[in-house]
Amino acid sequence: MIQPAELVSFLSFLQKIQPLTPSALEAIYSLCSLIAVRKNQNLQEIGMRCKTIYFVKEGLARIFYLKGGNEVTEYFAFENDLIIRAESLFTGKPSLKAIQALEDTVFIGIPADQLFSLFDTFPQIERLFRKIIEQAYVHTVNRMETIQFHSAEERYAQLVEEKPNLIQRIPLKYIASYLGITQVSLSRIRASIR
Amino acid sequence: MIQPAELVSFLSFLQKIQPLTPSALEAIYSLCSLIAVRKNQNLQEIGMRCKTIYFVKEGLARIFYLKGGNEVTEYFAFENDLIIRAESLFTGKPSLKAIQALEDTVFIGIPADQLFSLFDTFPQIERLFRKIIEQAYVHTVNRMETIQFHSAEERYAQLVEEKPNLIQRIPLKYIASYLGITQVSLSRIRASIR
DNA sequence: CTGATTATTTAACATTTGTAAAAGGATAAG
DNA sequence: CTTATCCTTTTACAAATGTTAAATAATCAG
Repeated sequence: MIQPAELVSFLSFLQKIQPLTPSALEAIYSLCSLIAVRKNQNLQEIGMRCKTIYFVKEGLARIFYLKGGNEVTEYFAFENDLIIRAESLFTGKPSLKAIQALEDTVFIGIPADQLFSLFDTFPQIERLFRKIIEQAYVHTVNRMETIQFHSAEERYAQLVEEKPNLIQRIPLKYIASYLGITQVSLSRIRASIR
Repeated sequence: MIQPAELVSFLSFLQKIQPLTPSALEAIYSLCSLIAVRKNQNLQEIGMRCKTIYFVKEGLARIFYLKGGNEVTEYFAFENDLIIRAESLFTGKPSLKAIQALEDTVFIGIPADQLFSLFDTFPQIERLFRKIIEQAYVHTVNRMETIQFHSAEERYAQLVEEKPNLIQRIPLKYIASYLGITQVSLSRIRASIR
């Protein structure tokens, strides 16, 4: 049985987005499970249908996929970040993307179908979820702008500024593909900054 | 007074995403207005807060913004496409983006605050809107992947395949910035394809 | 139709980024 | 400690894209 204390950070994360009544909170609480994944292990493999919404309770993870034999990092999730493979969850297709723990990581998982079936009983939960997607959408639009119209050097500088600890915690090669460049190119950029 | 026939395409567009009861449809219907904009005129200027959700009934439009004095096209909307400046609508900040008609265009507009206030009475409308955002989100994630990991030539080829008539209807310079490259570069790509 | 304006292409050159291979550092297992 | 492995940097060269300017081509207003 999960101790309520284990979920405090997650539930308060949700409450900040959309206040929830005790019964709605309880309904979400009852769907949560904890999953511990060791460093460099995959929580979800490529090719599985994504049916779970994850939240990083402790640790660090990434979503990545394969492109011409190379791993491409799409997203990093730190403590208190959601991690959702939207392109599978919302389309029902198998995901081409994997979720990997980059440190020993504890995830909170919620089965998506069970969560979605709460929507009819608790419109406030559907509202919560709508707001989460809105935020993710705005974030993605802004990220696209950054990728499309800034140089790799600017993108790196911006990333370092936004998430300084990312550089310490994540191998360079993962950061490079997240920025849309090669590892060699990123190394060159770092050399030119010094 | 708007004739119901004028809104058939829009309402059936919505119904395909989420079936709606007659009273919910009527509620949406009563919020709609028609806006005709001449070619090359702006429906919304840069700097305004975005408080309206638009749908292209006839014609063609784009969202663009300024980057170092140059116009950058973010999105093209054809007949029966929604056009929403999400980054302003969902954050309340003034939009840095303009909406411009690229042909004589008729928009259907819905005031966002009035639409959102229907959510409490009609959870199905909130659901409709959630699904719309989900679709937009998935679309944007896929587009980002395309931009980040395909060459400009591949991106152009893909665009031509997906929307062949886009090439005929839209000036090259707008397409170039949509693809994230310069006009000169796109012209070169076209020459190399022939 | 004509001139003016705008859109597109071409050319020459600079810069950025990619590719492949090797060298240097860091880390983990025995 | 030593070796093996993995990560990062460096080097040399190739390819892609940007920049600037000029040359065509297309479009629009009178």
